[in-house]
Amino acid sequence: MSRGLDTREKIISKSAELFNVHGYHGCSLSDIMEATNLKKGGIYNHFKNKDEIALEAFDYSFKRVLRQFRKRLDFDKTPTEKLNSIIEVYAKLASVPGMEGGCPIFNTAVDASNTHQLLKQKANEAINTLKKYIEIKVQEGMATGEFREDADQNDIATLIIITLEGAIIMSRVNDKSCIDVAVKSLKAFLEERIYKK
Amino acid sequence: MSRGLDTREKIISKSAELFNVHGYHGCSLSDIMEATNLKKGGIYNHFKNKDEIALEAFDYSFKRVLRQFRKRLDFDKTPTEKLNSIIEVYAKLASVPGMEGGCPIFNTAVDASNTHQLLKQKANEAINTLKKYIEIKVQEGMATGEFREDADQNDIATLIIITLEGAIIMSRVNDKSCIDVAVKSLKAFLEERIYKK
DNA sequence: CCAAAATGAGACCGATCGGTCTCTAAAGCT
DNA sequence: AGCTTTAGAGACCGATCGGTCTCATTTTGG
Repeated sequence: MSRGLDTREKIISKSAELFNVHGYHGCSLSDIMEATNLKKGGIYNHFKNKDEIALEAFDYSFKRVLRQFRKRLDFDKTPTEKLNSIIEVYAKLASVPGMEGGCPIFNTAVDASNTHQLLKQKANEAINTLKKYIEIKVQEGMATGEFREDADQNDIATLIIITLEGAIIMSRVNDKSCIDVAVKSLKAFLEERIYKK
Repeated sequence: MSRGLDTREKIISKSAELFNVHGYHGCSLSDIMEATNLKKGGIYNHFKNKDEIALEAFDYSFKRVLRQFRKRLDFDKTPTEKLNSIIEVYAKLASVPGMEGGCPIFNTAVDASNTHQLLKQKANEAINTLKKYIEIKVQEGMATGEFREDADQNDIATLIIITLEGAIIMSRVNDKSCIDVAVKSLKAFLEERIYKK
């Protein structure tokens, strides 16, 4: 039993990495076979097809993203600290081992939005979950009185996501410093418009 | 001669559209054949391989993007108007006919950054060109005295690009309103930090 | 008007795709 | 120990991939 579980997890984690770098269509079963040191039989013993691997690989990747945030935010006490941590974790996402391809959510959004309905749906749900996660931190900040009363949760969460995701993607082909621009800009935005002086 | 040119252009424009929606690996020669109503012979008479089509399709797409900006900015007189137009054209990019897949530059950055070296390079150059284009508008604004002396061209151009590109990608799978959030935020940013009061 | 060149159809190619199946070997259970 | 179940190897499959080639047709330049 234990060997089987290990194998299954290895297939998922290695595939997640491959899909995040090369995309669904850019990664073949032979690639997965090579990365896992398995043959067809070893893989199809655990999954019924490539789709199923991709779907589970996405779930795995998304959980890893969330874990990055939770891990860091555990040490924060105030909503102000938490929002700052969210920005900093986000900025370092692409240097987390196995996530070199960038953020799996947006990569999947680009990769699958017109070819793979289920993956598109999962990407959408992931964005909503992440957005909600950030919105709650904003709510907490308003509840404690740290944030302005006119702070818009939706706008703030959306802005953090799109700015950093845009920067992460740009950094895949261009200068990495665009991530610093994103961080600097978001911090200034929070400082001037959200936090009470 | 004219028939050949027409055919060649048709192949490029249809392929550009397909690549922008499905990505390089997600779009096969059969797809291109179907979209152009041509058979293999008709296509390979003009291009030596799929790569060459993808490369030219990217150039075509990028030129279209630039044209969208130039077309609109021709009517603007002041740098302030021009920066606002850049944001508005950007926000509507994905509703330009044939660009429904989003911005071809960032789509290519995600799609090709680890599989197709030449495309990655082209995407990088395109980003630099676009960035330069925006930076020059900022310079002009500083020259006319409309913009603050401490405005940072690089930061402004980068921020406009990453914010709107992030929003365009998010809108592929999520609510379209994130583009409005991007526009609102960027305009507020320019208003408060770049334009002189 | 005719020869030459350009164009495109479509048969054909080997490689690779995702997926199935059989069979061996290992692990687990009693 | 012996039987059953599970894991995994790897041959095999049809479909499709990108790419080549031949040949008929059309266009064009002299």
